[in-house]
Amino acid sequence: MSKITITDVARRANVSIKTVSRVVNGEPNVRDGTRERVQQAILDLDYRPNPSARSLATQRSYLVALIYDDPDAYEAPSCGYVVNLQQGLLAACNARGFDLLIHPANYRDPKALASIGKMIAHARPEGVVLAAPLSNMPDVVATVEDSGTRLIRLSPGPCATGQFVETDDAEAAQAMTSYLASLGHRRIAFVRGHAKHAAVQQRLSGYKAGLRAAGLDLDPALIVDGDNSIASGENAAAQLLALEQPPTAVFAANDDMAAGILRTASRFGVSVPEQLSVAGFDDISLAQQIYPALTTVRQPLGAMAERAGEMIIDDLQGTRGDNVIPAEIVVRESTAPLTRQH
Amino acid sequence: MSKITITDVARRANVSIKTVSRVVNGEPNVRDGTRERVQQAILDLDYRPNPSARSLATQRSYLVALIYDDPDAYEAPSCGYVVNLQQGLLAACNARGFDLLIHPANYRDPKALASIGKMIAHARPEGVVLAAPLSNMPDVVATVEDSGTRLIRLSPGPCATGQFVETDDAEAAQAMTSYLASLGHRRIAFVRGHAKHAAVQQRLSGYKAGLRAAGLDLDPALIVDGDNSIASGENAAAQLLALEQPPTAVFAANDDMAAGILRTASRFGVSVPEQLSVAGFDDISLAQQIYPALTTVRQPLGAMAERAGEMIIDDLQGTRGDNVIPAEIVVRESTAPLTRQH
DNA sequence: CCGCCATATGACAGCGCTGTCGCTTTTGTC
DNA sequence: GACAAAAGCGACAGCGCTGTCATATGGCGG
Repeated sequence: MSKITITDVARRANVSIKTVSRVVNGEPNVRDGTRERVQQAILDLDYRPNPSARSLATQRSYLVALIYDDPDAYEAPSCGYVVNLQQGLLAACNARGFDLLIHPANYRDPKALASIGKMIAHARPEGVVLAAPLSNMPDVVATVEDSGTRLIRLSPGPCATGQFVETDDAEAAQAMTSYLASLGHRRIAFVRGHAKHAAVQQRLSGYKAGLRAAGLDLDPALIVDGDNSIASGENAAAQLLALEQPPTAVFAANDDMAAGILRTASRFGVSVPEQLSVAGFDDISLAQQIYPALTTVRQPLGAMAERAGEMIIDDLQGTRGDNVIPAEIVVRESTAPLTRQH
Repeated sequence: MSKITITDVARRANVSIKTVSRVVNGEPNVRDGTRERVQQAILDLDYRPNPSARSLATQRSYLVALIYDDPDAYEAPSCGYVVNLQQGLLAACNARGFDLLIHPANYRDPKALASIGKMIAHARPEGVVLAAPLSNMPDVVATVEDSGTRLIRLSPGPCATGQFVETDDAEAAQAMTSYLASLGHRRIAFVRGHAKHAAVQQRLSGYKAGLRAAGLDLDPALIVDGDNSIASGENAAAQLLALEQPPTAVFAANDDMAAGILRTASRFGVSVPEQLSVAGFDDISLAQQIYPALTTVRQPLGAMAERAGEMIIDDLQGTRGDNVIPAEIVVRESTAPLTRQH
């Protein structure tokens, strides 16, 4: 533990502690010579300001909290989601001398709200970044807002108020659907995600828009339900492949379900992408690890989180436009041009 | 931001601030009546001690830092590793009023050491938990130790000094071997990992011990080399399956090699687990995503991290035995009882 | 050469908490 | 009932920093 205080630096540079404080904080009204002398003393002594003392004096915490759905509650693959968010936010924080507090919350746990409130009251972050799907749960949002802490929501879904950062899911889903159509596919199925997840609706409507844009008819039999899990993807695929007229391409509302589709296809002896193209959404790390590697939509989670961090720390208001980070289609091995008609 | 201070509580309870401090910190020498009065006031006012002020006064930070290899630098599967560690450590921290600082460091980046030093000097955590593989890199260890911060290493490898938490690879490998034997397998092959990887030797000797315990002879032809990569697993399997007397079970020293074995088996038309049982080690996320899902050994990362947190916060020294967390065998689809003799 | 203002610097009082120490009760002992 | 020991409680001085305000210094116009 560094025991060097501002007083030591002041003594060595032969100035008052206030002048050292000015130099450290880049305040004006310090003569160049003095400033250099102080900086040299800081270097010589390897002085680091005590963050607690600074926080106490300024009434600030220099902390940002990231609240996300506990990955334990999920099937494992979602850990990539968490890590991406953390990295983006960490980048914004570290560049500005802030620290990051991570707070996983299991929204199925009734104590989650209390634990969020407790964390905020205890650590007093200057802002909270709330990741989806927590970001569209009114009680969670209310808990943070009631604490008086600044809140930035990530992908809060439609009709969001307050500050948020999002990506346009509908647009991305439409782009993916168009991409599949451009490969020649006419029977493109869609596997919906968990109804609770707000983006699900967007993705579905993007799918529909994509179909429309490609001049394709919507076949209700080609839209099946899933719950975002791998298992539900497996089931959905089984259902689709059993159709008299099975699809030649399946677009799943998330990568986990797409992975499940791949599994079922393999079990059914349907080769991907030759006989069936499969596309996912999210670009979780699993997407490039499975075989064939998944064509998917990459949500710019890191960039979104970083942007949220900047908003909090730099006190940006941001217009709506600034806060929509575009998603990107990542073409890998699981999609291919349609070769023959089933 | 809660603006209620200890003074407000003291005034309301009609005691001095020192007495409130005593109650808050559970110190003795407070009469029951007084204590209750203060507690009531705390409840009424929803008072939360200011952590900065407390830190400043006590010269403590109530922070623990977790340093791990940046998942960006890795092949992606390690994000599960990160999340497990975080969760375990978070559990230990939250239970004790500590906060967790996360610090990914890319050990291939020359600035990584500096960034670790800077983080410690800036945030002054009371202890650092260093995850593998950073935990067995001398310069990283030295950087943390030089800072004077308490260090707990996770799986530091053999001949480690200082405080650490580990799991017994040999024991786990023995358990897995015994498990395979218990399924009726007599010819159990072992694919060694990269010689650089310290745990490899442990796993091999555990395999041998498992054989011995099951009363099986060690056939040198059944021990083949690998280098931890999927490709090396493929080669090893090709070699083993070409034997006049091929094994009925293969135990690979890591999951990637086991995945390679699965691939070769599939190419050779050998069905798993019917004709060949395959077991891995590590339980990387890939293990449950491939088909058939891999029977493997799970390192108790969360429990290890939690234990490390306890050691730091509770200032436990811990005897060696306490700090060895047993690994767990995860039985999935890639292993099955021996059905017939080859 | 004086006054005036902008610039540069320092003294000092907190920020909200804990540690030390001293004072006042209570409790225990014979 | 006297007296020591222990328990209960409060006053006050920091912890290391920043904000405020006072003071010192230098430059410039008249």
